[in-house]
Amino acid sequence: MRRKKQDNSLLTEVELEFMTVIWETGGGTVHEILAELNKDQERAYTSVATVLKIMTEKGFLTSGRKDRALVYHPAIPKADYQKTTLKNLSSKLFNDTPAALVARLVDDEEVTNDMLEEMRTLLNERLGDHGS
Amino acid sequence: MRRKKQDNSLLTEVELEFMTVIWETGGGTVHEILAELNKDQERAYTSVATVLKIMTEKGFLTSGRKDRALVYHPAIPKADYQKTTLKNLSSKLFNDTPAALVARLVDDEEVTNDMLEEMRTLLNERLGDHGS
DNA sequence: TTGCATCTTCTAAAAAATTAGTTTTGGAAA
DNA sequence: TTTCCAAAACTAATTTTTTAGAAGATGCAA
Repeated sequence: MRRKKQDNSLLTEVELEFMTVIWETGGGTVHEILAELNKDQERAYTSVATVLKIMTEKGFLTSGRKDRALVYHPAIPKADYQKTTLKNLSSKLFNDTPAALVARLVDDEEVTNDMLEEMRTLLNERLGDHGS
Repeated sequence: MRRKKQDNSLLTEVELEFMTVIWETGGGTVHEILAELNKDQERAYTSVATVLKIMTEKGFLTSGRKDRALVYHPAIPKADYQKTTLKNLSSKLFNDTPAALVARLVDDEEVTNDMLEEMRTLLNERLGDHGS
């Protein structure tokens, strides 16, 4: 039987939550990560340990030892993963046209003019400041 | 025991695939949608019917009848869902700052200057064309 | 050297998502 | 009518994700 290949280039919901604190803190032992995570939601030690191991197998984390304890660190920078995610979203929901994605931000009332100005500045920096 | 509330404001992987063809085609009967979907991947009639029913319960589709057959149509425009998704992504991975998301597009080598120009044009249209 | 504390590894249950078989229903054909 | 067919509704199996207990390992203190 043909096993449905799973993706593994993207994090699951829970994995993303883990990864977020690991990017923020730079990582640490299972206990340290657990402590950080449990500010949001109670979880058992072993649950955290299991997910961390899986994430390592998937290539999102590296692991070493500090005394007897495992220490985990991000294997990829957050920016890289942001890029991967945007590429995925772009292809799945925006017809592979990233501009369409910006279009949606532009007509979202909740996005302020200040934010939009900021975006324009970013584009100007990369493109050069001359008008269209 | 406390049941882990599931989201329901976001589509699952498979649901998104369904929704994409329904947005494209405007919808139709189970058979019509099945035919369209199976261009990509073989699926049983009942599988498709089940997912469509679930999506209706979640509020993504409306359903009516054509003769005995159920006819499904999008309950929300694609643009709305794009917006929801971006808001979600922004909060989960970009610290609630949509500009950070654009920053990531800007420094992606695969995104061409033409695309970036297009984005800038969109921003200019909304903001007015004066410099920073 | 033994018993305890601590941490990992093994294992699997529980929940969510995906897929599809079986039964029921309602209308049309014979 | 009765039979037959197509489609929905019901039900359930399978897979993936999430959670966590139990068992095993390792070092340290008495």
